[in-house]
Amino acid sequence: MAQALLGKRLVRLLDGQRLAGTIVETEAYCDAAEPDLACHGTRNRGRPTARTQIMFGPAGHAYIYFTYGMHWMTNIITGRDGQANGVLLRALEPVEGAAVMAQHRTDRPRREWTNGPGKLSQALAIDKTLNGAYLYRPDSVLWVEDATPIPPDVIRRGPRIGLGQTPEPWFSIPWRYWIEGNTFVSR
DNA sequence: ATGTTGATTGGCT
DNA sequence: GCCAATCAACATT
Repeated sequence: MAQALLGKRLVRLLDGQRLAGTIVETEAYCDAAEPDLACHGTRNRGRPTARTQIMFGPAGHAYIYFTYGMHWMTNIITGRDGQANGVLLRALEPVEGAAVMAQHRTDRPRREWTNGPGKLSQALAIDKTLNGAYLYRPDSVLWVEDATPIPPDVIRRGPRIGLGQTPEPWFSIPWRYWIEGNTFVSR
């Protein structure tokens, strides 16, 4: 799913206006086979907590969490109900709603509006009020749309970012996906 | 109850 | 490249 989401469009409806961007970088968390020690769902001995219960729920919901005292992270839950699987959205290429994104990202150049997980959440005004939201409700304010498919040969993969002292093999497993050459990829 | 850390960012050297 | 910001979640006592 992390790979399949590349090239699709994330749409945020805010005050009746569409803010949207092409998904150009993602990361996968957790695996049905064995626990992923970098995944929030494996904390608390693999049992759900107040924060992670959304991860354990059915696919198609948003998992939005707060970190470093200031940043919101946007994830899409995947996999079967009961499994803590999700995809972190790490970067978008802005497509619709430029003026509002620029406003949310105060005086920063376009290139820095959405080239990171905290940045894209801020640009699209995604915070805890969207945690648990089901993306495919008719009245949803956040969803994914199909867009022009990207050619498979531009997809690159590598280790996930910011895992700290997560042990191997999880530290190096190549579950980060991005579109080669896209200027909005975070690094 | 207390201590540590973090799926990051932005400013400074 | 280094590090402070800033606080909720989680682990430990």
